[in-house]
Amino acid sequence: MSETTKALRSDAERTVRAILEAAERVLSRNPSASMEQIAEAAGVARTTVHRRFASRDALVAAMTAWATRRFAEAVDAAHPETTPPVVALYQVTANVLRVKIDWGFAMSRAVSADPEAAKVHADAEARCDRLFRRAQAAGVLRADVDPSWARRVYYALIHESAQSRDGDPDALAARLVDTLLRGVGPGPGLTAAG
Amino acid sequence: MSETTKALRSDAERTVRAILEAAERVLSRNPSASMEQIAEAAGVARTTVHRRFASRDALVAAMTAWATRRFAEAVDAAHPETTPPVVALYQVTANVLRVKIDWGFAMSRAVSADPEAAKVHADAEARCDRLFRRAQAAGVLRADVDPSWARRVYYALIHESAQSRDGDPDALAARLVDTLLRGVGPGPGLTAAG
DNA sequence: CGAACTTGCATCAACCATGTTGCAAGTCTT
DNA sequence: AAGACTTGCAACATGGTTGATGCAAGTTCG
Repeated sequence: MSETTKALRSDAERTVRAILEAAERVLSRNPSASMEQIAEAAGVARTTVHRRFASRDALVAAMTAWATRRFAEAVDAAHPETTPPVVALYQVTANVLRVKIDWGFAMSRAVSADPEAAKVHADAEARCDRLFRRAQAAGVLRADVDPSWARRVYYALIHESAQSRDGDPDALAARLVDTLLRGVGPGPGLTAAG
Repeated sequence: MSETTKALRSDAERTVRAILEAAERVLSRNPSASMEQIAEAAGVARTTVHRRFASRDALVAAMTAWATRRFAEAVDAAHPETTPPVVALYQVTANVLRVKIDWGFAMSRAVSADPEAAKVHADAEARCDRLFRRAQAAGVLRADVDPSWARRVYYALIHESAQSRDGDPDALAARLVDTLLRGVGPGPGLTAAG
């Protein structure tokens, strides 16, 4: 391919990114928004969107593919298998929050849509369970809690934290992990008064 | 109105209920499902749905109205202002879960749709905050947690519990409150190993 | 400048969901 | 059995969304 094509492609890629980001912005607020609304938010004509993405499904597929890649990177970067459980928990949380804040819609669709993305998420789920088992062995996680319930609570808190947006990802992660492990009741050292 | 009309109306109301329940079932799985799919799930023709509900919006409005009424009853029945905080928390949780398990979609739409329903939910939110303040005063809730964060966590756990459906509402409520107050980390009496 | 390419605009076809109506058949009550 | 009413079915109109296309204008690079 020529040098010209290369230069033009970088322009095209910029347009593609703009569309993907606009789609995330619009669809996270209204999942049934029209292509027209997405195009408007991206600052391009609707036909341009259709030229870049063959169909509506192709667009959301591209979104989930992009988000899934960033998600996988976020998990990997935290090295959840080799770091001490609590550290890993913080790192994974902060990293994933960074992605989820910007790509919440795409990530929510990733499980039920693309089988490729579903695989990544299933893998992440398995790694999460492994991490929780290590945490349990280290005494960070109570032994009598159902690990799958702990994971669901963890996911729910991530979702909630990503929605709230009050504070940077690191602060959100700190509050999240604190809440996950200690809850909102009186901490160790106090006797609960019922 | 005649006796005949009365008798027939009870038939009609049964149909209405069937449609409302089918709509909840279908829309909770796919919020953008067509009237056709809803009608099919209700076991009636699409025209019948349109005869009972002037428009799609009217249908979901009726759903939210119905769910909101049951939600208000659920909160009231727990007497959250007069019972000790922990007891009230259990009662409210169990009662609300009973409603939310069956009317999750309608309740999720209640906030942004009907202003009437929004008022009920805003009221419930205020009562929730009051309850948490009482809990804080009683030492059941840690003093250094942001009450609005505690409420958001509580809502998220309710959502998650309603989704999971493993166990009866009372058991779900017990697990939920336990997790909310203690988290999943080692309880009081143990020193956390980092 | 000229080539390659992209974009916006206008336009078109097709589809699907929504909402309406008329009519025949059915049910329930009296 | 008769009346009142509801339901299903078929048909229709409508609007909005999707997706495709041709063309003029613009940009970037050589």
